[in-house]
Amino acid sequence: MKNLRLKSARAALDMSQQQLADAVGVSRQTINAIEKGDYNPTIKLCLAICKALGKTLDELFWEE
Amino acid sequence: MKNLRLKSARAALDMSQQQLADAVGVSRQTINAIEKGDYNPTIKLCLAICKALGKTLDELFWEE
DNA sequence: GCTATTTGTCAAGTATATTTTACTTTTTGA
DNA sequence: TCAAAAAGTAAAATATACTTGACAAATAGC
Repeated sequence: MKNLRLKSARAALDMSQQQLADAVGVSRQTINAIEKGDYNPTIKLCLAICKALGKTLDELFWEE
Repeated sequence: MKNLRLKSARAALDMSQQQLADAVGVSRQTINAIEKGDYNPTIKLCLAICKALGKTLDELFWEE
């Protein structure tokens, strides 16, 4: 269950994992793990990522 | 920063904190703390709450 | 008023999100 | 082709989400 929407949104802005990590104040490994689908981030971090990428929670993190 | 949208959505379905907690598999205190705004839940728990209440992530957890 | 249900809150413990360090592999551009 | 940047991954440590148990205050129904 990789998060390809996150990876795609980041690529669309030409940002590296490191740049996104810096923008939201976490480590690069955390961003990598979220994209990989390893574990579930907190809603606070999800919100920060959404704002950094100009997306909504539903666009990046909703699951059916 | 209380989450009144969550409290309201739960009330609209006439569910107690305990019932919502059982529905999503966490303790009553966890639901109470989220409504109170004490700490940030994981996205996984947010998704479970949304589905139990028939709401989206943006409807219950988006912040400007 | 009385009782039961619900909610608010706290302290101590457990589970897990996140960090740090470090190394390898893949991709990119000159 | 080569070097640099980016991405993937892992182990150990730390921060914090979440549990359990317990009790008081508030709310609702009889």
